[in-house]
Amino acid sequence: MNRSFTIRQLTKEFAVTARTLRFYEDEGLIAPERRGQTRIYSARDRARIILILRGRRVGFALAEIREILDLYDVHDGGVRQTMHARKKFEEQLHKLERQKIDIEESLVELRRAITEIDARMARGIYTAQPQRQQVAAE
Amino acid sequence: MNRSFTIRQLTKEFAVTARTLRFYEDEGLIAPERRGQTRIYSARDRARIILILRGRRVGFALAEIREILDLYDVHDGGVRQTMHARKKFEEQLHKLERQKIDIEESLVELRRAITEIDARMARGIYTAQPQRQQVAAE
DNA sequence: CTTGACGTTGACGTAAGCGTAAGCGGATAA
DNA sequence: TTATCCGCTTACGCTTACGTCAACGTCAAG
Repeated sequence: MNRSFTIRQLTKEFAVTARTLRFYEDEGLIAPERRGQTRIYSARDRARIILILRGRRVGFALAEIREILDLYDVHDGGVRQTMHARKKFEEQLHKLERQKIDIEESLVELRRAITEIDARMARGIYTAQPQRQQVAAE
Repeated sequence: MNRSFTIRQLTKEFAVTARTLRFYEDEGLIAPERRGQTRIYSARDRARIILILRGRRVGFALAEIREILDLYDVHDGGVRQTMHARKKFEEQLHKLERQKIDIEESLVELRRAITEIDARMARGIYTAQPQRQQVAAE
């Protein structure tokens, strides 16, 4: 199939601006071909964009994302390169595992907060007694 | 017990600089008391710092973190305030759930990449045949 | 043929999150 | 007493990740 895409199509699909995609190109995260001046994005470019956006959502800096993307490419390099890639992958892995724990803890707290609010609203507490409370953990 | 802390103690405990803690104060995320000029951090301040740092790690902007922290405090306000808080909490909840999914997907890919590298290294692929490969999804 | 949609390249602007002096006060150790 | 911490404020600097013009080309539709 090997579809290709215009910048406009991708901005709509992923809800980003053209500026953003051009910026990613300037930063070396993608490298679409050109038909004249115009950028032509391949399926591979598109796949990279997906990874970039996901990386962003989980809090990685673009520089880190670029590094990872590059590693996927260097995948066929020498032993040193390959081992370096492996190391980097593991670093990302640990960072994400840490984040996952942070997120799960946050989720627990948020759910607790919401449940508490619901309980208060169910009774009529809010109408009268103002109550002090704590920020979790003491 | 109601322990209190100096800025130095907290910078060591959480591996942040004093500049950072003062900055959070400027931004209204914490409000330690003063003994003269000197900042005295309470257990509550400390708890807030924990939340701030966790928020940062999962990618929230300081402004968002401040909002959430404020919500914990407004917890005893009127119905409107309370419902607003509930809404915000749910928003954070969804954002985090989304992030959790992103992270889990990333973890799968990273593990796959590492496994693949190990497999290649186990055979001797790297010594000879350079191989092209793809960035996932096609 | 002009209008409008879509594309391009600069280039400057900005918000966030601190780093990094500079300069000063107070307490403590040598 | 002098030196050395610890702490404070003021303030300019820097990076990241784009936003926002400006100014221009191009091609199809009316």
